[in-house]
Amino acid sequence: MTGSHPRIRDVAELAGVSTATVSRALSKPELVSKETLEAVLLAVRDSGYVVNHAARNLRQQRTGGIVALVPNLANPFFSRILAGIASVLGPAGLSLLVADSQAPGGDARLIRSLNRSRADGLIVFDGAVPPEELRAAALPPVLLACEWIDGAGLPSIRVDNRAGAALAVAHLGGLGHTAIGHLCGPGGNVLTEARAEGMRAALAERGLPVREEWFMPGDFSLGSGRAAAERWLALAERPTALFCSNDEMACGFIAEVQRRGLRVPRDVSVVGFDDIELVAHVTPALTSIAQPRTEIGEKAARMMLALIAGEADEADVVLPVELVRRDSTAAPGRGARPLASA
Amino acid sequence: MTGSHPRIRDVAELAGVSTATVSRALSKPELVSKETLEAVLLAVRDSGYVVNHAARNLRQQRTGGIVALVPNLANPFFSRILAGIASVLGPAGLSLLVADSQAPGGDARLIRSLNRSRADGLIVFDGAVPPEELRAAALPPVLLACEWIDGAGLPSIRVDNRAGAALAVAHLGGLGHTAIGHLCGPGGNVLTEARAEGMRAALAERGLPVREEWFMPGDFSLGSGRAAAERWLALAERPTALFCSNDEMACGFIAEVQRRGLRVPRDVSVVGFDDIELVAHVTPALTSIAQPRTEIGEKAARMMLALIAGEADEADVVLPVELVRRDSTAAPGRGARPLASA
DNA sequence: CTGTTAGCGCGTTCAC
DNA sequence: GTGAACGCGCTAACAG
Repeated sequence: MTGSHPRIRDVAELAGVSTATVSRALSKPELVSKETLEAVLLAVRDSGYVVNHAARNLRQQRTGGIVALVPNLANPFFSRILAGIASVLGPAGLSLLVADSQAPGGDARLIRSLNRSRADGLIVFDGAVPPEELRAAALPPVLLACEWIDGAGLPSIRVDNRAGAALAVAHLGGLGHTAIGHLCGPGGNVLTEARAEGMRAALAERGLPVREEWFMPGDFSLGSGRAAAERWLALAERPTALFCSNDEMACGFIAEVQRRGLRVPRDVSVVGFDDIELVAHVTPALTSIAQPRTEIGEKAARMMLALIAGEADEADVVLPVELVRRDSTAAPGRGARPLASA
Repeated sequence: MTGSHPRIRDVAELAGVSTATVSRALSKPELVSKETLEAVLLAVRDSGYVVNHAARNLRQQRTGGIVALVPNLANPFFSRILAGIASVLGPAGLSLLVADSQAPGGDARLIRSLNRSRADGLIVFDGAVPPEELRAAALPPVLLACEWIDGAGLPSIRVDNRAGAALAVAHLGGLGHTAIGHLCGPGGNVLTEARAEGMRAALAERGLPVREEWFMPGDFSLGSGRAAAERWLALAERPTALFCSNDEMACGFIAEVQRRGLRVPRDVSVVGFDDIELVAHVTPALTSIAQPRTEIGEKAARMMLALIAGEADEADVVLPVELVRRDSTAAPGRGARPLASA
């Protein structure tokens, strides 16, 4: 119980050196002699000194923090990516600040307050943030993650969404499906468009029909998946397979289909997107397009470190996706595949 | 392109006042005259001035940030709580920093660096953090969330875990189950213990058997749920109902049971804990003990604001839980209940 | 109501 | 290799 915290001056007095030497000993140990270094470290230990980040940041014109702007913190898709980011940032001496761009109270003004004194970098996951906001002079380096803006010249990291759609179509086509529908994400979203476009292209390439009534609207929510199931049930001609733009909609769709007494994959095969953890452990286990989420986070953090250091080498990183085959897909009209590995 | 960002002095010159007046106009507008306020705001707009938080924080001896220490950022249980916290903190002018206490690289030293110059407050979700670490003098106000430490004198917010277990037992008992097992959380965890103890007490109170082989080990992961299913299948006498200490284990358990050709709830009824979003949309929809996660987050944030302000009125807040009945529970040996609302 | 003054605690010049 | 002095940008205190 010393009362107030020791400052650098206290350490200096205790070690019998000047504050400048203490500062150097702590940040650039190679610049001080071995003896003084030891004396300083001892004094630090004895006094329980810890640096004051506010003062250091003010002096160094940095903040020590990277802000991740996510559209919805409650979405489990992001949590693993954030964990990946934090795992790289921590050792680099930076902390991760998370901001929910669509939280009640956190309005669109949020981004305007994110000047260089607030964050050393900004990783934007929200495709709804207007590009012009992202070019304000006062902003720190900006990295787009899991989204991109054509022609904006902003660095980005993402997966190959079109390839993911193509994988889904190839898988379903390979099982014998010719009537394949798509459950879309929210409108005006680049992810939604890339996946839908990739789907259209892949269908056309295989000579499969592209019917607009088989492209159903959704918004990435569980509820919109259930709604799509009703829509699908009401269709005069139903596709025998459905590629969903994310896993949550796929789960909602399957749940509602099953509640109505039909079965998956016997009555309809379903492919999701993202491969969030839980979908491997629902019934039927969901076939899904896997995004390497931890890797996305780690790579995004490394790109941000490079941006801050001024080494803007890789402007656009596109990571591969892969199809994880599970039990929600089968040949049309066929029941579950024989019991396989989990 | 002004080159460098305007400082408060630039605004002052532009408005023809002193820097102190600019500062007051921005933080305590009621203290300046209407005319000067307008002049300052105009100058702010014209110059594109934004405050430098590092300088403000240094002067005010605060950081503007609250750190949430979560054991695993990738766990979807926390994301909704974090969203609740952020929604209260934002309007209060504070930002939320998220730290993953078990991230690779983020070792236990993490908490030692969390002095007052790093964070204005600390919300700890990780029951594995040793209490003595939490009493270091340099630490900002600490709030325990979704955990507690008996006798440590630290404020906390949590749900009534024992009551949750009692609700589960009452529900299953009411359906006619007399052989009820429990899938435990990780050892040495207060949540695990409270739920298991609540379970034991509730069983005893109803005169139901408490058999140790029906209390199976787990660790809150999906995989441990699957493992428990194998253990359950191998039992000579199997409980006809299982209360799981969280939803993920319940999902893993159900998936594995179904993969082995048995059915839920016909062959075994399952109750989860947490009521994470997805469990309402799996098959069968999971009966679960719901925690008010958004409310936990919001209340935690408000408690933290009070702690920072020195108004330590409510030391321990216990929020109620409720049982959400869905399709994973039924009378022993009975199939699904008739189709009900989603 | 407004201006002047004096730091917040640190990192970095420049001398020595 | 080390110390003295300065200032990062802002706001709390005190005058006026």
